[in-house]
Amino acid sequence: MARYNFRAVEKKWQEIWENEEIFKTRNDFTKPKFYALVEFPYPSGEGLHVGHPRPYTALDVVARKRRLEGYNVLYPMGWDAFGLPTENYAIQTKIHPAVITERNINRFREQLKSLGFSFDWSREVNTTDPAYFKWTQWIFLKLFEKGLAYKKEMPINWCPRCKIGLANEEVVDGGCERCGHEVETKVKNQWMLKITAYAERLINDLDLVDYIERVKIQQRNWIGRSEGADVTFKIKDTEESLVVFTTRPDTLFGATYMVISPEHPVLERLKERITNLPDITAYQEQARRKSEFERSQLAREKTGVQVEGLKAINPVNGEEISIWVSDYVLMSYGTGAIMAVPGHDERDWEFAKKFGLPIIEVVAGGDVTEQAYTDTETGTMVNSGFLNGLDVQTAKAKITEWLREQGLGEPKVNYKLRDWVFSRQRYWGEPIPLVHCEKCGWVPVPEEELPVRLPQVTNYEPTDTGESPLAKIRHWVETTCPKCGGYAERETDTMPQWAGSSWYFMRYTDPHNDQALASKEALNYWLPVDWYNGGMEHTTLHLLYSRFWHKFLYDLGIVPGPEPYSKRTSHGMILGENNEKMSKSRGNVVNPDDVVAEYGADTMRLYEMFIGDFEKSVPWSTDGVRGCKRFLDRVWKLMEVVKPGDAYSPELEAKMHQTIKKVSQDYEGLKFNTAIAALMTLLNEINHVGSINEAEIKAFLILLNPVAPHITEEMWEKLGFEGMLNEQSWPTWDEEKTIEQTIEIGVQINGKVRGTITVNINDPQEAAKEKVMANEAIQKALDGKTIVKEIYVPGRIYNIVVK
RNA sequence: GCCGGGGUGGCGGAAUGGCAGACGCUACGGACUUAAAAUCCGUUGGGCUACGCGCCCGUGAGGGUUCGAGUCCCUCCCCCGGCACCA
Repeated sequence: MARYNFRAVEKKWQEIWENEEIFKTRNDFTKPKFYALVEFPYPSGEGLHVGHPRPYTALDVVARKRRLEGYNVLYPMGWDAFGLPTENYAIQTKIHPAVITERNINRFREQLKSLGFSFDWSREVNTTDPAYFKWTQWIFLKLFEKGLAYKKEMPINWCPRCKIGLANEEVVDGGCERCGHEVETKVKNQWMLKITAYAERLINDLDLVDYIERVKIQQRNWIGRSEGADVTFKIKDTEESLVVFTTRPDTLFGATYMVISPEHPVLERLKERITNLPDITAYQEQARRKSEFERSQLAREKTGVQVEGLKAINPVNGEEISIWVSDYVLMSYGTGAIMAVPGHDERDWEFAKKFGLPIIEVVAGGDVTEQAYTDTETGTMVNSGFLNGLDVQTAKAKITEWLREQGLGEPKVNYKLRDWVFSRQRYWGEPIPLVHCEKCGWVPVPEEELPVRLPQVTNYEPTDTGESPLAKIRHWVETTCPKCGGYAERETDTMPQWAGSSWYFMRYTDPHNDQALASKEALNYWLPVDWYNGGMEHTTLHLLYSRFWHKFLYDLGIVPGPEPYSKRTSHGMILGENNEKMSKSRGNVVNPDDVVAEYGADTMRLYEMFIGDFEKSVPWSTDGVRGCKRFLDRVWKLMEVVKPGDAYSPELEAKMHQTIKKVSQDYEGLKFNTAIAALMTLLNEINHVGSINEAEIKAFLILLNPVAPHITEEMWEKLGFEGMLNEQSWPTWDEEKTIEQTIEIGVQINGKVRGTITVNINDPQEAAKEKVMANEAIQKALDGKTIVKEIYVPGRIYNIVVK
């Protein structure tokens, strides 16, 4: 038997799969469908990383299994190709980003193909392709039409040295990722998407989907729903009032002052009445200069200034209370103003202590002179007029009702989720398809003129003002208004990388359609995605954004259901051999090309699936790779001991059924490591028996095929079996036959194993007991003891309690 | 601080409340070889031992429930991830 030549075999089958279009997905809408999706990569200049194939292999296993089970499977791949590294490289080298992108994509595609994934390459999508981003722009225009895209002054991260606006992910520890200079905030007029309008549905509809729990929890926390009430406080001697959001309206009698954010507009409106305006202005200035980083570092120590000349009225008791400005109150959450209840809120307590403000106890149970009492379960209301004696929950309901009757407040739900900052002042992104006309305002580019392409330029350097590099390309900027025909200017901001990835899974269903983002029939058939696997790092941004876009398109009647992904799972990272994150600077990067060249794609795939718990991080081990290679070599050698036979042999029958069950279930449950371990155990068993018959090896090869597709196809052919392996059916198991008739169980005395007996699975207790008592070791252990109790769990244990 | 997920051999990791350490790696011993690599066979949690009998200890720590706990309950420690003045 010739040694297994993985190089020749892998190349051979990859060519067959490609030439015969084995994994090409047909829009045959009569078959049951299965849509498997993995996050498409950003094609960086670094090439594929050994972490990429982990999720790709996992869903390739599932996709291949589903095909063998008779499903019409869609398992596509594409490129999330807009992005900063490419743009930065273009600035350095003066090479057009599109050229760099194409080069990188070619390299990625080649690397992925060498791993033998069953992607349908005819459906490849590329977010930077105008034929693709035409539809990204189209979706944006729909959002704009429905009032979900709006322009607003927003602070951005600004690096004064690079003169560039930075995305949040480019800010590392408060500094610029590229030069390390401290990042400032700069207010810019930005396009925003009103994702908050979908907050409630984004939370509630998590109940409709099968996501791993940690993903659901993280999304819920990120959206941050909280119930409470808006309460209106009049400002004395003015027509103005302050509305606050509170989750503790029950503590209203304990509100002894108010705090507003430094950016609160009332300060501007009432500046005539403020007697210490210079102090306020100075504080505002100081708060504005603080970077996000500083603000979080200084989070402990409270600062603030009293607004003199203004007093608020507590609506429940008419008390006059002071108003303060402090940056611990954020303009971006709630109303930018709070009622301070120092007795029952830690932040307010700290602030009150520092500035000597009154603290009133309104919920009994703690000692508010020592610390804020925040328990809402056990306290009783005191010093609270008509609320006295009630528990917190009842008081909340009662005061909320009272406020509503008095017209002083109403129940309110608030979210931590903010609207999505959608503008980037960059070149390498989808142009926002709007023009600004003096007369008509913001006007959408007509649909038939889409896509708005990026102009050809030679210089991608950003401007001094933080505007997009596009702003300098006057011939591109200057245009005519589609509405009035007058002079207008194009929007020069581009979209963030999250735009193209928010709907790519829809495009895969019908990727070459030039009439719509995809045909109605294709969307109705393929959506929702049946199984989407991706990184935890995308839980709060990509996953939420794409759910938002999908819901929006659902409302427009474009996609068939409310949720894009039926099931979401997540993989762990692959670390370097030294247990640290793989990176060039740490010098611990493993290149998949080297692994494929030395051990082959099947070994690479097998190892990545066997390496450990799929959901956890795990260090790479070159020795582990070799172990997987050895396993495949031993599988290859099975061909030397194949005997005829069209049914499982008595020696292996139970083991076969057990393994089919185990592997079938474990592939579905992300337990690839234990599925492979079961196949290894079976192989050991076969070698112990010394032979394998045709029925057995057929099943074995099909079970292994999703993980190691090349070697198993080759063996199938060499053994002269009919057709190709990928045309076969997934083996089934018979529950009855998984049960071993005779089994060895442990015998315990007082919970300690003292011996073993071999019993028939159907043996009654008396028969088992006979065998127990015949056992020498047990006899010895029982010598001189009195049996108190006996527990027999058939197939498990025989336990004797003695005194 | 809050919310998740975890602590099991030298390593990656297995274990519906029922013989802890499956499977793989490493290491060691043996076979084959002039030799090495590869391959094959064996051993591999710690300790004791009248070393092929058999005993004790052992799943982060301490308690508890149970005939029986890695698994369930309580208290605590440590590690990883996310959020972080969210009213």
